[in-house]
Amino acid sequence: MSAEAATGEAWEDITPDAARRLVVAAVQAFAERGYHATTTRDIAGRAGMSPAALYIHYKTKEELLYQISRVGHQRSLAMLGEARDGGGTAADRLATAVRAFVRWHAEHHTTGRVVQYELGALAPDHYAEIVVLRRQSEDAIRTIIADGVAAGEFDVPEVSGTTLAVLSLCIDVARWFNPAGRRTPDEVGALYADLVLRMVGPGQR
Amino acid sequence: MSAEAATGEAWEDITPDAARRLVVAAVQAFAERGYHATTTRDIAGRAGMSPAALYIHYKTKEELLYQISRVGHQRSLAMLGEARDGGGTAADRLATAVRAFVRWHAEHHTTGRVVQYELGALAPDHYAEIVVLRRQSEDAIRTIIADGVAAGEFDVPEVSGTTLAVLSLCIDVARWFNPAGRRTPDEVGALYADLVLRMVGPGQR
DNA sequence: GCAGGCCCTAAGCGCTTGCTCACCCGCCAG
DNA sequence: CTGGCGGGTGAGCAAGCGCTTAGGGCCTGC
Repeated sequence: MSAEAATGEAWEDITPDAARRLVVAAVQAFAERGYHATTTRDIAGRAGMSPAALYIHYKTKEELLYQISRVGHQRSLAMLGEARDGGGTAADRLATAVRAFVRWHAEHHTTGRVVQYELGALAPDHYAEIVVLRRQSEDAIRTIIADGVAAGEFDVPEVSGTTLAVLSLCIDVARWFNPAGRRTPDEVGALYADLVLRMVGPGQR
Repeated sequence: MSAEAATGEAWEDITPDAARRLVVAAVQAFAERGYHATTTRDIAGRAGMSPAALYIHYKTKEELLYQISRVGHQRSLAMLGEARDGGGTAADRLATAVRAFVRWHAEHHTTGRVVQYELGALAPDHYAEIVVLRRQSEDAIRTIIADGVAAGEFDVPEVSGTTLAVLSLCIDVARWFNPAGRRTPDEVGALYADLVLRMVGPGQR
């Protein structure tokens, strides 16, 4: 119930109701079994309708994945861009970015799993579109780190490699996070923000 | 050619020749498209034989995945266990563990991708067996970190959470590493070992 | 009261999938 | 020379796949 509500939360602006139920069902199914192991019958069943009804709202199964992937990536990018353009020191902005990104991957770990690990199933043109968004997300983090280095706040061996590592840490949360586990999304976000600040240099704390 | 050789390197003790070629083909196919999107016809074709020949050497497609997953996890565990039981300070041992683990995930990123991201396709009993190996790998890292904390070498906010983060960093290399990219496996290993040492506390460098 | 559009279903089409089966070839011992 | 045997093939089966099609209720406007 709570997990379902949390999954649904991000999709509330999709109409009509049936189309939204299908997206929520697809997110859950894709996250559980993977895109290729999920059948359209399964998605339709979870959404409480017949297999054929899916095709009234979406042309193909891949279009559902594309919808999920696009919205998820846009939300990620918005979060990271906001942190980049926010106020405070580079350390503040990096911590904000990591905290938000990690918390999102924990709270919406089903969506996160689809967004991060089912890219390869997208059609080539959809994939190309998504890659652009991903590159922009990477640039947001890289900019914050480069700012910190320029301001003398950070001391990193290599900006690009460190950017990759920070993104790795955040993204991988979607793989392992378990809502039944000991840690809340907030706690993981706080812990990971702390660890990242330690990575980028001396005297952050 | 070099990538194929690198992929094959880890499987040289499998006999007969046809069985080994099938494993190598399966690793490449599973890494490229994922387990469920890979057909037995594709695997057999890459190994240079007819679809039916696959079933002379392996009972099912899942058995191939299990073979790959088991060997990969055993190799990972051996690496981490060796680092844990090696000499030197906790910092030395942690750096050795991360360097080796990351380098392996970069060099054998195809195998790594299958090992880390196709777990869910295993049959329940095989999955349970693999989970045990994964828990042991996690324990190896946790032990090194706990040793460092006990010795006063490390200063971490939370041993378990930090262990998770270190593993995340290493595992995620298999997802993004590209042999055509700028970084060699050795370079990534060195960079990541440095970043991890920064994470676990003060004055490592 | 009923025409028209919207949302949905039952049935099923064409195709691909994992896997099997009957048969075959080259090698080596007697 | 021959008989058996381990490793291979071509053809194909049953099941499940993504997706389509013909048709049916229900709400709304006139």
